[in-house]
Amino acid sequence: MIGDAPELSLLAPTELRAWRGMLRVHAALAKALDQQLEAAHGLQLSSYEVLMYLADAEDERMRMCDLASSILLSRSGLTRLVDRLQREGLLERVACSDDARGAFAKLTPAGRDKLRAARATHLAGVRAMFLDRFSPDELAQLGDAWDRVLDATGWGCCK
Amino acid sequence: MIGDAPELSLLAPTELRAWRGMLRVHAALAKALDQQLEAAHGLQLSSYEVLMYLADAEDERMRMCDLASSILLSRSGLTRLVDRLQREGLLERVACSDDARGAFAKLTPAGRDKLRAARATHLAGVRAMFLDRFSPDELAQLGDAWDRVLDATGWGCCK
DNA sequence: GCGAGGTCGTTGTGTGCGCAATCAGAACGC
DNA sequence: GCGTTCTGATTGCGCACACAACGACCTCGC
Repeated sequence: MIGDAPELSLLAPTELRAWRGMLRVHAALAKALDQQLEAAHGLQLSSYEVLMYLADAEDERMRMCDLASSILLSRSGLTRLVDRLQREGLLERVACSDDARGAFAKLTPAGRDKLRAARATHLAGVRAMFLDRFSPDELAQLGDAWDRVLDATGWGCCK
Repeated sequence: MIGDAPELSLLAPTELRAWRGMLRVHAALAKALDQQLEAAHGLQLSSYEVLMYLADAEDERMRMCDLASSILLSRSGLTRLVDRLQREGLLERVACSDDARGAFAKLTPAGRDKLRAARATHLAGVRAMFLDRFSPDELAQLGDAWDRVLDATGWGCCK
């Protein structure tokens, strides 16, 4: 009875299952992956995302505003998140020579090590709980569908 | 460059697209639907969820703890959310005769009217931005896949 | 009865977020 | 050069949440 979903009168059962399923799946995965990462490496999912983008960026550094839009966080939110990670020594702020307003967040060696360990844990979780539940065909189909949805919400490329 | 995703080294492109696609789709839909509801009816998505579950429940009322687990919110979070909705006159607290500890949240006529209007808006949005982007076959397939994922996270029925 | 342990809802506290305002610096017109 | 306007990052503030602790109450064993 707990997980039951209303809206029966206006949504076909198949539609309802597909829609509310996604909401529950997202909530469950976010929580499970976050706890897993926290338990194994004392790292929150949002912090992990920052480190991951930095690690894959040119010279292991990114401008604050690019980082904010990459991880879908407001600029002010990123300021505080980077503050925390800087206090933990996982990244540092570096002034931008081209633009004196700007700042880079740059991975430290400690951050790189932390990420290397965390990434294995995280991706194993994503695989076990999500990717492995789909066939290769389904994954490809899903990728296409997400793009169609993002177009519909006007999130194709920006913001 | 904004929406680019790292993890290239460890995840196949198809996997990456399916995984990060879902994260972005969820974020985009949650934001868009919330803004839509807020603009049209001055109602937040979390408030809408409460009203919706109540409307579809027996006698338009639910126990606080059942409601909390239905909308995936902590008990304390629900206490405050119900506080707000009660102040707005959309629901009322009713004592539970069977169990003196318990309380029901019960829809008021105002809440029922508010929901009737909001539900049309919300479902239209879900349809336009999400459901319409999938074929009937895909929707059915998706529903099955979500169940498999929920099993993998241990959220099959409880919590 | 009645005490131990569990459950329901609320409250205190801390955290993380977005929005709006702010400041410094860049970019542009003239 | 010098104002106007725009942009990047930070800060003040309020909000909504989770967690933990609490009081009230139920339940079960004895």
